[in-house]
Amino acid sequence: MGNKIVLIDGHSILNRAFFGLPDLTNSEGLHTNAIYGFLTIMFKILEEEKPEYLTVAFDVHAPTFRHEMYAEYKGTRKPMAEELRQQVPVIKEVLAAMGVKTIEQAGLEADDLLGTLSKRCEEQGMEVSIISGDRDLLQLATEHVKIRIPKTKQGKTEVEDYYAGDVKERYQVTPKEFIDLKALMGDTSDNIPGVPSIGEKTATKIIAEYHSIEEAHAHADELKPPRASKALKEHWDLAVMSKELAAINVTADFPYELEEAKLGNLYTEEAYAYFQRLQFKNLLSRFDISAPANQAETAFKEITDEAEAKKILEAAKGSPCVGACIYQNTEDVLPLFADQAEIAGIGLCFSKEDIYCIRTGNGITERSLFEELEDIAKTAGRYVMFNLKQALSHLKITDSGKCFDATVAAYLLNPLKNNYTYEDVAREQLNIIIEEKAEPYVKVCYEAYTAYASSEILWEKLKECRMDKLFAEIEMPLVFTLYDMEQNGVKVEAEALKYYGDQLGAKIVELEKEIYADAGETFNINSPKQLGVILFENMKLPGGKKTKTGYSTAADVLEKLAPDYPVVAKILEYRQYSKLKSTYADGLANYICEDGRIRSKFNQTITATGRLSSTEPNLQNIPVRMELGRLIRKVFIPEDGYVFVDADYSQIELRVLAHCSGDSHLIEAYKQESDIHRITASQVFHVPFDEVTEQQRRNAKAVNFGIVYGISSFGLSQDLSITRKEAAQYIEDYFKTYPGIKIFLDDTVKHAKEMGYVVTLFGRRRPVPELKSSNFMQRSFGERVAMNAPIQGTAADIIKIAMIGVNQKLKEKKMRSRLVLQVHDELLIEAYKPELEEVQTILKEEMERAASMDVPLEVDMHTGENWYEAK
DNA sequence: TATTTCACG
DNA sequence: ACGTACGTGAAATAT
Repeated sequence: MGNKIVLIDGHSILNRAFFGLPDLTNSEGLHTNAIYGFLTIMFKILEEEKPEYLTVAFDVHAPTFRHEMYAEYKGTRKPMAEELRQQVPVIKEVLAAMGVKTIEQAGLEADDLLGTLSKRCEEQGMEVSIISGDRDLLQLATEHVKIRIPKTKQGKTEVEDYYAGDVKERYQVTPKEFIDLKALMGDTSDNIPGVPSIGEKTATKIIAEYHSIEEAHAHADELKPPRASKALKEHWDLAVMSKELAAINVTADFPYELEEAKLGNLYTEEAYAYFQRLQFKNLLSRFDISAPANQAETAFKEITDEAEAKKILEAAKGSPCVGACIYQNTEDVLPLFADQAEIAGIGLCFSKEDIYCIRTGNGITERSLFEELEDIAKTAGRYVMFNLKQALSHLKITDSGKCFDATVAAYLLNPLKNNYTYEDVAREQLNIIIEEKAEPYVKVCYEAYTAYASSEILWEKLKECRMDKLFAEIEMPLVFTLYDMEQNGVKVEAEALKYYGDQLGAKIVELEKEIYADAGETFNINSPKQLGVILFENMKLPGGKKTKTGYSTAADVLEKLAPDYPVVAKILEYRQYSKLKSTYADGLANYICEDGRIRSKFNQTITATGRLSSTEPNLQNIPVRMELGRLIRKVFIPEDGYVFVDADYSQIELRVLAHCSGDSHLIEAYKQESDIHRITASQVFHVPFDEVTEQQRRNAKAVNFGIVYGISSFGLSQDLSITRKEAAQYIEDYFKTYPGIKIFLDDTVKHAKEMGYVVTLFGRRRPVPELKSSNFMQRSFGERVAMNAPIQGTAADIIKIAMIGVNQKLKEKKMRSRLVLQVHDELLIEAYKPELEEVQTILKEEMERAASMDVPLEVDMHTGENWYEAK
């Protein structure tokens, strides 16, 4: 007696959460905002109410939704957004995992389930709380049944509570009368017609006085606005039907065992796994349980004895598959110096029973462990690690043949994720959840075990996706190439860099003064917010708002103002200097090593398309387009006795496109002429090649870029400052000239929509989940991605092949020249002067033969005493 | 931590 | 009626 039950209107709360929260997705690309919001609301309610029972009701079929936002759409029901639809089965699974009772019944709506349950429970003397976003349910309120309507406002959820008395107070009618109210006024979102010409105001007045439509009908002649009187008499049948529709069935017949709804421990191991997968990090803290122990864990052993270690390392040799990792003690080490953390041991796994963490100390030296690992890598059938490239600084392994980098494999299988840690792979491939707080040796064992146990699964999946060749012949050898390139680094003249920075600094101070004088006050020019206020409010310059936080002060906006306002021109100049100083002059200086070289990281598992990325520092975005910035390239120099050789592919992406599309017209054109933009202009605008104007060439160039980016008339019009109509005409003319391109792009998007991914010439895949989005913008983005990714990705594949080839040749011939940088379509080699000619031959050959296509690959090459000269 | 801006291909 | 070109990373400011 006096027990309490909470009943939740499942779809209604999910829907509220979905529209109330920004779009969230987990690393698998699953949308999670509705699930997250639902759980947050549920937890909040449960904490407030502390009920003994809980049940969530769902409609069986939820193909449509009646949310206010959609309902405004002429009362028609729109299909549920894909992003929400996919979350429905997941929340049911999560609730099941938490032991929460859910009900759904064919032929009954959730309303009816909730109504009937609330009545049954109340009759048993229980207190009932119904949680819903839907005001229809107010008719169910009594003295013991409370309707709770959560509102998500700016991330916080507030709940409106209604007992019977509160409904009366708020709507001037009792809950029971609420049905009659609706019968009169109707509800477009629920397809309840109501009585025409009676709205909320009139309906409320009538029901407040007569308490039911029947009573009102009996006194129809007396009704106040004559209009209502007439309407009710004329449309009495509609009113009666509406009342039937509006009334929630509270005597439905369906099985329900109250005991099944009893609340137990929500925070189960199973739920924990779901929360981890959904990446609800702050909800995970609610679990005080530890992750479930895995079978594998029973075999984990920490080895500190030298003799025992020897035996194990010996036993590992010749195993068909070995998983390994290096155990670095990162405790007490600042994150910045994480690479220098002391080596505390290794992890090793070569069967389901042989999973070890071998510690250094007690006669076990770092060196001996690494030498043993090198032997193991040589003799094993397959040698698996995560982040192999990092390990190579400790292990002298040169043959990629047997190596398997599980990080790279996981990346190929889904290049859209942010992380490819062993924890991720364990969870996704092995269904193992690794406890965050596990002891270090346990984690080390897990990493080795995951490497061991996942490699076969990853390999099978790679084969299934036809990426096995890409993995074995491009990505794995590339690991070693990138390692070499990182080790090589590039020499930078520190003093010259310092001087450059000082020069910039002087200019910045000067400009700063002038800008303050023009503005009449001092402020932070680097703050877009402050700058926006100064320019557009204080100084009242034209050119209104843009971003969500205020005025846009981006270069394209300011450039339009610069001719008329000298301050703006100065600000643009200031920006340029300030960028060069902070990011390049000062930024790069921090990365110069003792030997005068900068060793950037080349990341292999970052981009969605297959390109590399460069960090700490980024050497792939060193200025080149503007002379002022380009000068910085003069500080990048070869060592004494060496010169730079810089080689870049000419228009590789357009050539890839010509080849992939098979458009004979374009292929022929590119075979004959290497000024691609000019020949495009000539053919599209029907002008002889030699008579193409600069303007025509510029336009053709923009169209070519547009084609590679996934053309849209809007984008092109922006780029060329022309109308959309004109841009559309250009595109049409282009496609008319090269019909094969149009067919190819259309086919690519079609394939992407059917399969969910696109593929490069070498089999690399990129999933395009945006194509399934219900949002037009997202979908359009997906279409552009589908067109761009195969082109950009194929170009990335090609230069990777070239890099491997070049590096191998240089090493094979025991040359001193070395590969130092890759910038997407460009390779920089520090060539030993006596080897210069050979290097040039190798570079050109390897780059040109990296792929054989219907359009030849052309390479431009320059040498110089610094990067500025060589480019 | 998110936003804005800007450097590169 | 929507509001964008594709792919990155770093620095600075605002929150």
